[in-house]
Amino acid sequence: MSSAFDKLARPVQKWVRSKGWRELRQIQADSVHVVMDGNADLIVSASTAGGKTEAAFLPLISQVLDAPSERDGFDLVYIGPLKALITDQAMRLEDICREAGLPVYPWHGDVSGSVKARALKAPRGILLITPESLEALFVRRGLEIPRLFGATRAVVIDELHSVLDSERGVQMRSLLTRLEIAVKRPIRRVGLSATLGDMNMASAYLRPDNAEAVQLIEAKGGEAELLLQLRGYVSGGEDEDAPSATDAVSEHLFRHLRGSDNLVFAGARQWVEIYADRLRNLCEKAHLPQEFYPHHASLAREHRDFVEKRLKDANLPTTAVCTSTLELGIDIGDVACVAQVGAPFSVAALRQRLGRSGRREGQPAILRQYSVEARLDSESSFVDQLRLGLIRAIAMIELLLEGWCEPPRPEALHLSTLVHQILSVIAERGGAQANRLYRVLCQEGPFRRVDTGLFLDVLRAMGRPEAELIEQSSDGLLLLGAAGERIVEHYSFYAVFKTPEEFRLVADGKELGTLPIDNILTPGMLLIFSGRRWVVQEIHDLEKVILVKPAKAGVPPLFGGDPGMIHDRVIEKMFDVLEGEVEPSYMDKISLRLLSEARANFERWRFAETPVVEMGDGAWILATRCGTVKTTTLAMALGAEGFQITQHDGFLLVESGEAEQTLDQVLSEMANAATPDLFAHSPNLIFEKYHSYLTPDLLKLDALSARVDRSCLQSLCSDLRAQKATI
DNA sequence: GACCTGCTGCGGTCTG
Repeated sequence: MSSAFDKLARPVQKWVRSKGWRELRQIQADSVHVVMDGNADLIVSASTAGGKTEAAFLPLISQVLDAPSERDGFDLVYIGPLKALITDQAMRLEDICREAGLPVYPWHGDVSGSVKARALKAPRGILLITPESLEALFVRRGLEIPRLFGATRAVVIDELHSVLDSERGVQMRSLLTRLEIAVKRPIRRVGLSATLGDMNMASAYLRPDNAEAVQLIEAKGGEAELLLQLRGYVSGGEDEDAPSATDAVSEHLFRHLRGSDNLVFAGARQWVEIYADRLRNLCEKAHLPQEFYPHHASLAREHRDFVEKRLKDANLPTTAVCTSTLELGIDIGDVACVAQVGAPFSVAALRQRLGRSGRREGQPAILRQYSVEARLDSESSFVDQLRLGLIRAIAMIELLLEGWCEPPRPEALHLSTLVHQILSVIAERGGAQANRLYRVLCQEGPFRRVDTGLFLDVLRAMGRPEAELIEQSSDGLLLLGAAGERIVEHYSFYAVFKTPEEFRLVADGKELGTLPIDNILTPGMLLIFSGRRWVVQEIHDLEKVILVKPAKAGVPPLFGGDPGMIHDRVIEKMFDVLEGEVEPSYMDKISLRLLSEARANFERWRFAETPVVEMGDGAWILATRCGTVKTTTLAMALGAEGFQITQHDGFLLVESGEAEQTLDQVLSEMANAATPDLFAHSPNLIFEKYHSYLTPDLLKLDALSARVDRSCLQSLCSDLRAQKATI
């Protein structure tokens, strides 16, 4: 045992011995030294099941035992993004703390009131809580916060990578600042994370005012060997008897995954249902027991628990066909292979998914990428001709192999979450002065890109008679207005992310899951859901319940979705692939044929020489060579001039529509700095939960900070003004 | 052109 072991408190050493560990892992030993020898903030980065939880808690618990606090309050706080993760981690920590006599309190929406009451009565030990439940403590028990957290030595933030740049991440960072302000001292922050793309950026998120001092502990080496295959399929064949591409992919999955544990990421809930249905049929036809199950957020918790339990059970071979539900979270054990059907939306997600495979010593990680492309005919669009789906899949894999992944984008204003936090701070203290709010949220908290002028505009928008979120008393104190009061009092306030309205789907008294209300359903309609086929019997609009019974056939429902955001670097890599000659060794014969078709068409359209290709009939294709933000910006600018735009990965299809000028004239003007009003066609700018309380001007600013990039327009347009080609 | 995450306090009823 190293000297790290000697530094641990006796009961903790005893626990380590009882586990039969021969020695601490490197990240654990490193973490013991950093925690026990100073007060530094810390990020521990390793794969799932890499021992991160113990790395953080063995030394932190030791400190608590060696020098118990004289103050009231939880000694250590763990913030986790999932209820299931908190339940899991609470069990592990209880095991460590039993010997030490330290209480462990899980705290989230499903934890019983009696456990919470006990924790509130005598707060000590370890509190494991979601960001939303912590928010609720601030709103409901604002004045008790100093008592509850007076003794807190450290906050451990799990799955740090998953909240770096989201509204939820901003909320959590705001709560961390408010916690330190309430107890009037800094609290050590410990981030636990899967491998991060940019550790320095992560440090800045963890402790913005002293990022250089954040200690980084990364698990080194031990990367499993990667086995990789990309298979191409062609759909829409002229021979109707031939199996469809979906059937062919399903059969290949069936043959290669049966008998082991696997994850199939199908990209969208609708596709999850389709593939789960096909795979289920293949099992039935072969008279084999069922081992393929769907898993996504609209399925009943009960069904999802069942699939997760089966994955953990080493004796039952199980393949989950899933969305990103199984990308992070509780430990489901090692899987033999990860399959990805269709291109993913980010390299970060692909890397996270792959981390679920090849975790056992000597076992390779296996990635099977499936790409389905359309059969080409004279009517085929340029998107099909350039095989953009396949090309993106290749680009993602190439970037994965290079070790790159998307960094967070720190420039966003997050005004929706700012509205939320203003309401929350006012509720916490029963009222607040504007300058105090600004200091807490924008100077010390995470909304640092918001200056005083903008902050006052947000306050004014919240105080408008049509908003009534806040009002000002005669002495200048800001209080909750009538609507603000109503919103803050409802339990739906605590989460900062939006959720759509849904129907509940019920069969024979049992809940199957939920469906977005924009599905138009009538009795008699056939559905595929939860991997099985149903017929709709009754629809109860008021109760939002749909009753179904089993059927022989069905179609998957629509689940809707948001536009994806693809990084510039991914699109650049796609153009590298289109312009290159390399035939990656991981590609099969059909995918290579599709790649060479794409390259031939790219060449034939002369995209290598010119970014603007005239199609005739007042239509052009523009190769923007940029990711979603810049491409969207150009699309908005051209839309404002009357053109009709269709957007694709790194390309725009432009049609004259009602435009009064030619495309060349417009691009030329924009290249000379004549920036049009991007919002001329009043596009929808309400994306986030509290956006609807802001004025149009504030919404534009928020969009410009995250979804639109006006500064790129001029140079983008001058690049595009190269000579046009005609085919 | 997509995915995911979360929730209080109170009053009522039931069980041992």
